[in-house]
Amino acid sequence: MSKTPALPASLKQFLVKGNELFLPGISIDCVIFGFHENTLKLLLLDSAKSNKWTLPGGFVLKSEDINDAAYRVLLERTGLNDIYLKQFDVFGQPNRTDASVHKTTFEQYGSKIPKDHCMIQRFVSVGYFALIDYTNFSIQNDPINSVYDWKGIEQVKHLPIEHDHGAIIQKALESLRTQLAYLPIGKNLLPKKFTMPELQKLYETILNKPLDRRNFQRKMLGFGILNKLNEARKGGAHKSPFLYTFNDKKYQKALKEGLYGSW
Amino acid sequence: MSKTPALPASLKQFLVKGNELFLPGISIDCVIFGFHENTLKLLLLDSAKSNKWTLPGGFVLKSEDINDAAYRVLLERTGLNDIYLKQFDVFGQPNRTDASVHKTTFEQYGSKIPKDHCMIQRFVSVGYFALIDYTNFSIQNDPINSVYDWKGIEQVKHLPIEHDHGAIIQKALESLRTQLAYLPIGKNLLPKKFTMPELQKLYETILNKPLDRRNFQRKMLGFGILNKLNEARKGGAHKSPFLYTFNDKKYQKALKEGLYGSW
DNA sequence: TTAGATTGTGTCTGTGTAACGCAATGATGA
DNA sequence: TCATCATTGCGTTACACAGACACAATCTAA
Repeated sequence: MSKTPALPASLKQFLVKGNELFLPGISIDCVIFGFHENTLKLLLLDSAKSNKWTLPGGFVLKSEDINDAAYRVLLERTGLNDIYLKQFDVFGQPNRTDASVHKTTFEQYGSKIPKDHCMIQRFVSVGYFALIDYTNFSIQNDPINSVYDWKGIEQVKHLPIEHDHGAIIQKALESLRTQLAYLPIGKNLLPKKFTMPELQKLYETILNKPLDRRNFQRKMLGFGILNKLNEARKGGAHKSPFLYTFNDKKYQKALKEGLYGSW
Repeated sequence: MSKTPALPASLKQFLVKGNELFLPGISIDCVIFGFHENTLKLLLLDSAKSNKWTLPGGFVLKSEDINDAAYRVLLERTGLNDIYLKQFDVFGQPNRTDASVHKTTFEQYGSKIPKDHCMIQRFVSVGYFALIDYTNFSIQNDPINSVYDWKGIEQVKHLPIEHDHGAIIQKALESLRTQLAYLPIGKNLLPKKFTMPELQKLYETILNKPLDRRNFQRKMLGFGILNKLNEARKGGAHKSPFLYTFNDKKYQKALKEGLYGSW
């Protein structure tokens, strides 16, 4: 896993033309959420040398909308396309990043960063969170950090995290919780077909508290955003639960008003 | 009002040392809300030459936290201190600002901007909104734009607004509305002592819909965040309403959970 | 003194939430 | 094969709260 590849094209371009191509002082960090085995998970990259985990991030082209940049960064670093992305906060502490990390990254490839390069400067980072379907996910190796892994949100607290990315993750989680009623979490974090218990577990893990099975079902059905299928999830050790899909139109409409309720 | 003052110290410093002192490519814009005569108002500055209204804004010092910068900018440009400020969004479209405006500003003072000055570059702006007590407000003249005024939020739509500040204002309003349950709007937008009808009018204007007098009172009292005083607001043409203050401790605590309810 | 508008307080009703019961299902193991 | 057992599907009851409205009390102006 820890080979020493040639300097990737994107990195080389950044090294040589960084000052010319990118906006100075601004970066983007993506907190990527997935849901698997009743756990909310984060996609983290291992910045090999420092042995710390980082968020996939990048920079903004000089004439690029910052939201477009976020989608591009996500695509370039994970291969993920057509993903739900939402800006949630800005991180602007003066010493939030450790410039030496960038040096280490480039030294991996035997390259050095020019002293006047904008990369060495302070960065204000715009945080985005992404919601993706874990089951339908396959990452192509990140061009910068070859190792990636999913980590449970509880587990993350005990991992070494690069820069202030730990704080960014916590803030992302907080935003996810407080904006829950307005976010298409079900649609984006679950597979196309899912069961009511699965949907419930998703809400329970995000809210970090148990919910009553029967009330949850009544409430969800009450929103009128689900299509009940004539199939059941076979193979479990117990009664087979029905499968559902989202009624996209009604889901979108309901989210605008917010999925009202005292979660 | 439209005298031609000498180049203010802050502007001169920015002109000469801008590239050295400030982070390039990042600016701050403040949407300042006040409440007066049953209307939600915005504090706008008149950028004299272009005859358009702008938000008070500024830049971030190279070793300054971006939140600190927001407080500093607010203080420098309005004299306001110790104000509730909250970051609400980032505006990163490539052509969101019109660089010629800056030129005009400096030409007012007979100065020119060097061609390589960071001010001419594209800016990503971080939006903050401020909540202030209109009745306890007195502004010192802004060093850059001498004319300021409060404008009702309905009125703003029909005014000429500089850059994308119109969109920023709309987004600030939207954030104010959706986060209503978590924001100390009463505490910050009203005078220390206030009546129940005044508090209700505040909520009504922010939500842009009428609320039932009796239900509103019952609900508000139910939160247990108000102290009922043994005074009444005299002088009105009708029955004197009681005065209230906030119980700060309980208010803070209640806001963390959110003032639950179907506003 | 009265009229008129506004405020303080109380009541009723429908809806939604919380809490819990019970039968049906499906794999497992005796 | 059949009993066991966790899980799912569907239902019921009690209670809190929101919405709608009634009525008395208060204050100023005419």
